[in-house]
Amino acid sequence: MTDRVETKAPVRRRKEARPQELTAAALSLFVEKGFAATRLDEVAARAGVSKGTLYLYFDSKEALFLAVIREGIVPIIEEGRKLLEAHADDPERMLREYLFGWWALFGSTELGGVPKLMTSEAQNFPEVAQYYVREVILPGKALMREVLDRGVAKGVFRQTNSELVTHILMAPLLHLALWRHSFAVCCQVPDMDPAAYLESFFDLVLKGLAVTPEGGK
Amino acid sequence: MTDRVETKAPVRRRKEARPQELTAAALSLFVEKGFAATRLDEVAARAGVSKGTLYLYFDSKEALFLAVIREGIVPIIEEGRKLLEAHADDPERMLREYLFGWWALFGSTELGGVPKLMTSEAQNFPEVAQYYVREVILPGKALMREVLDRGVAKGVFRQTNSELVTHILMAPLLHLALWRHSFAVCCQVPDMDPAAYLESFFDLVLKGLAVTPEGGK
DNA sequence: GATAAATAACTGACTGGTTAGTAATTAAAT
DNA sequence: ATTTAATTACTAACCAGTCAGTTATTTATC
Repeated sequence: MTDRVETKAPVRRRKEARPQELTAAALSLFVEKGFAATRLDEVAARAGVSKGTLYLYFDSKEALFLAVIREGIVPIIEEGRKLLEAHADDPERMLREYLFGWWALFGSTELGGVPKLMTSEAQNFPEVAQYYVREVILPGKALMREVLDRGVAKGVFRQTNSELVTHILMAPLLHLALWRHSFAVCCQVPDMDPAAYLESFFDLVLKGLAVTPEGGK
Repeated sequence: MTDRVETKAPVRRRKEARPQELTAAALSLFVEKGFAATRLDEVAARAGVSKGTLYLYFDSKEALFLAVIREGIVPIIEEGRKLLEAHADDPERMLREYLFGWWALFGSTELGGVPKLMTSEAQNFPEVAQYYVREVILPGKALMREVLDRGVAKGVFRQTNSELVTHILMAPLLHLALWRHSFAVCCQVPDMDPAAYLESFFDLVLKGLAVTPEGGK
């Protein structure tokens, strides 16, 4: 490096950063318009490159889809696990952290559009769907089940079919995210405050899971 | 030729039946493959006609989409309302009928794929989405709110934010339908029994909504 | 009641626009 | 000078929507 004039010229060649820039652009557009309706030209343009460049890093549109999931979501799961471990001794608190943490780390971000995306395209891209189930849905449910089981063990929650209840408890979270990325965008719906929604949900579930008062009917 | 074979010949012209046959074919395919991935040639073929015929009855692919919603779902809402009126004096029973009726009349049928469809395409077809919100989602929620309010009035359910709680209670129903039409199809997931799922959900909600025992904390 | 004319339902080849993916080419870095 | 990054121009396939023409059914005429 003899001379230093590079500050002005736009940096052109960024092999390391490109994949991340492209998956970020793809995530935005996939979430916004759906997978099928998103043109690879657009993805490239939003990342500031041409379509040809995109093909230097990803073999196909489907490969890009898979990368979006892998880069975007898989790391979040691990973060969530750590968050919960901090309250492993208090199941009620753990449940609360799950709900609000899910929203803070995932639902409220751009990633919150991924459930919509995956649900729509699962049939058309079975391999991506299987990856998503294995790496996201099952670990996420396992984490929820951990919360429930711990509550039962501590005598705070009553015994339930935890397989079914984990499914049921994930639903309002996913629904909140789906709603935001579908009808809330195009139809003027009475604005729903996520915090109030989660608070109501937490309240409902806590009472629904509470052990029946001492020997009561 | 002299011989008469007219009884054998398939009836060709069925002006009255066509739209219904076409929307039925479209529903199946839209649910199965998604709106964007469904070709109108396929829809026509499944209805036993050519693509040209489809355009005699529907102006565009979007118009067909709208017709699928209108013909398929809107009538169900009215059916649901009647079902609930039969138990207007018993809120717990009403809630139970809502959950299981929703599944029987809607979720378990082919129409159960429509929420997935609408969620995916709401952004791309705002007019269809607005119609769906107005004619399906809002009436459906109003019906649920009726159940809750009646329960509160009768002193069976505790007071809650019924706007938020209706949303929350719809979520596990929709989730069940979405699941069936996405991941359950392409990934070998441990089979989830809808009846058991609904039973668990009903149990959870009933306890979650119960008025706190006489003055208890 | 047979035949012809008119109409309604339907067909399938075609068009025009779109887009995933490729190949030829240029620019930059070492 | 060679390798790597990126662009541009291209291709091949796809599909919504059209339309000139065909077949079936109804109506009119004798």
